[in-house]
Amino acid sequence: MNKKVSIKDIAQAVGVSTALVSYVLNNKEKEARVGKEIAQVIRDTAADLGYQPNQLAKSLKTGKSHTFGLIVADISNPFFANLARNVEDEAQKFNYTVLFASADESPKKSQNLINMLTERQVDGFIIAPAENSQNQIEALLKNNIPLVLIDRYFKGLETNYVVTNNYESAYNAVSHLIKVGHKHIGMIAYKTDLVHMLERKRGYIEALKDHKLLKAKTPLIKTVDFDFTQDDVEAAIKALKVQNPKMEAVFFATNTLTLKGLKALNNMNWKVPDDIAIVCFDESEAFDFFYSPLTYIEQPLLEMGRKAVQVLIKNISDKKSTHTQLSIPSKLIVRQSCGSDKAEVR
Amino acid sequence: MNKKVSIKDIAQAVGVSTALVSYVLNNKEKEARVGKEIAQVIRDTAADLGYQPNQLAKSLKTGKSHTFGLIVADISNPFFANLARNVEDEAQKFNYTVLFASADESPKKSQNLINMLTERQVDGFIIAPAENSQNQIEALLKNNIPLVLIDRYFKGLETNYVVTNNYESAYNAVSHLIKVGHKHIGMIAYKTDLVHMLERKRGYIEALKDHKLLKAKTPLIKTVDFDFTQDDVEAAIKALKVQNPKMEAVFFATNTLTLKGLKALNNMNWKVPDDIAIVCFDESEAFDFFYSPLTYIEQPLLEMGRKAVQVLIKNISDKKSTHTQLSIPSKLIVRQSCGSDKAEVR
DNA sequence: CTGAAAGCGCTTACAG
DNA sequence: CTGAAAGCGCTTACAG
Repeated sequence: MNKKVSIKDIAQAVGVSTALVSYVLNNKEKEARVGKEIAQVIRDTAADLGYQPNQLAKSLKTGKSHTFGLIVADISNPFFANLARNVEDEAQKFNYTVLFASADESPKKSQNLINMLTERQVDGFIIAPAENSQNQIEALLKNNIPLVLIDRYFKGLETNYVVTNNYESAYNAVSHLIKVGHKHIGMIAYKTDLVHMLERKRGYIEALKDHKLLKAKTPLIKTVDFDFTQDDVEAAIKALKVQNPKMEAVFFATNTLTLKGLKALNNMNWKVPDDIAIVCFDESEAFDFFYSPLTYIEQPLLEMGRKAVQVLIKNISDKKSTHTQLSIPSKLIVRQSCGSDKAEVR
Repeated sequence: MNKKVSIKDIAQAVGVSTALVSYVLNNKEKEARVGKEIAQVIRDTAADLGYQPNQLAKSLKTGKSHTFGLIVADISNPFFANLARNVEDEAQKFNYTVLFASADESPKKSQNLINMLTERQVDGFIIAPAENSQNQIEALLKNNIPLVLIDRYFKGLETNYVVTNNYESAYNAVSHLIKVGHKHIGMIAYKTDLVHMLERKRGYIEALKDHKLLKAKTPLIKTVDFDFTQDDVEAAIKALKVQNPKMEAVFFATNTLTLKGLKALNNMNWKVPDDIAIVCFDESEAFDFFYSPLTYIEQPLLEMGRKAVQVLIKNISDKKSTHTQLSIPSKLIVRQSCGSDKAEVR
């Protein structure tokens, strides 16, 4: 056997029209009031022939592909890989297939992927938008294509989104450092205007302000380019130390920044938490193995993945639905890198 | 604008047949000898209207979806996530889109995913096959569907595959332990009949044999179930130690086993490499941060991903092509967990 | 150089 | 209860 079997083959084998076969195989026998026996014969024949419906033809006819696109920055980043897995599982519950793609924070790649997926007739998108891709999102919106942003969003753009409560998470993490006794706290972020990063910075600044610890005119923040190296992070740390020689703690804004940062600290031979206390946004398997297990912000990956799918599917089935904007709380996991075992999880 | 623009809309706007539009937009003007001016008008109009071809319709007509399925055990496992990324990038070079899916080592899930992807008319598959899924692979083969196995394969099954040279890699790693002076070496694997694991075990055994270190009738190997916990691994390590109280080194067969294993060792308070030397198959970001940086086998992820795509695409374009079976060398990255800094990378 | 027409594999009013 | 027919958006021989 080589040629694929179609509805027509079944119709011929049974001796009925393709319409009947279609009705039966889609369980619309009652609506179409198909005979009970003939329905069974059709079913049996389909099974015998090993019939597998052609979803492409189905989609072309119905205008629904039961498919959506998930565009992330990089599927090999554990944050996105885990998110993707949760999205995959949730989508499956609704009988949706997800097409993954990595845009590498590049608006050009992002646009290419959106085009590619649109041409494949995805019913909607879940996107962790790259910087400077706001116009792409707006274009999708204008074309009335269902979508939900994830991890990041654009201020003032009316869309669905599902994100971690970045501001509060950062605020809490920095407040924890303060509570534990640190007064001179720096922050390392990467260069971007994306809201999630701005919110993390804002959380950092406000926490300091509220504790009367923001004295200098310029906050103790350094940013590195998106494709930073360990050396870049090391340079940033050193620059902070120059800016404020009393710096005793650093808040890292992402898991990748932290990973490079820890290597840089090892390289510089600064001990955690004695020479420098650490707290970081997002997690990594590696944090468990650092000699001073890290205190970190655990993002709600499972809930984010699930909600994103649910919101998208709601939007697909009801294109006029109002926007859903979710900012989900994280959890601060307190361990040893801030220099205190006594503080408890809040 | 809401309704999608089709080739028909362009044809009407320009005042030609849809055939012409199709030829021009597919750059087949010379074959069809379309007029130069009219071709330009068609192109301009297409651009003006924001035309995006419907790939589904195209695929339905041509019988090629320019799509393939990638089925792995779990996309959130860094090994597969990295592999997936390399596959994605390589596929894109050939203008292919990849549909990812996770089968969780379950033959039932695997079959569901294969069906789903087949119905979506993928042109081929790249599969890290689950245990007991051999019949599924055979079915695909019988239906003449292009496919390449990755990471694992089935002995005696005539298919394309691209894997790490598991036997040699394991052999080298264990030989390294021996060279460094260890005589009583255990191995922790997970329970499966999949070839990659059998090969790793065989490499371990042969290395010991060749060095006259395999004395006991039963080799010093313990296996845990696929969904093992840290406690399972700890129990396995202890059992090995009971079996041979002189055990001084352990070879872990995967990255996940190693991660749980290291936590178990910490929990038991065994020091690496003094109480126990370690070498492991596959890598993890975490290994860099363990107090005794791990010696590990670095798998050729980039080459595996690339080759798999290339072999698949060759098979798609030439269904009669002979099978390509690649076993790619790994690299042993020597660091401190085996108890010697002197040994160099081989 | 260009158009009419068939067909990919489905679904779904419509008619009987 | 069942069939004939149109049509989703394309491609591609075929005829002129």
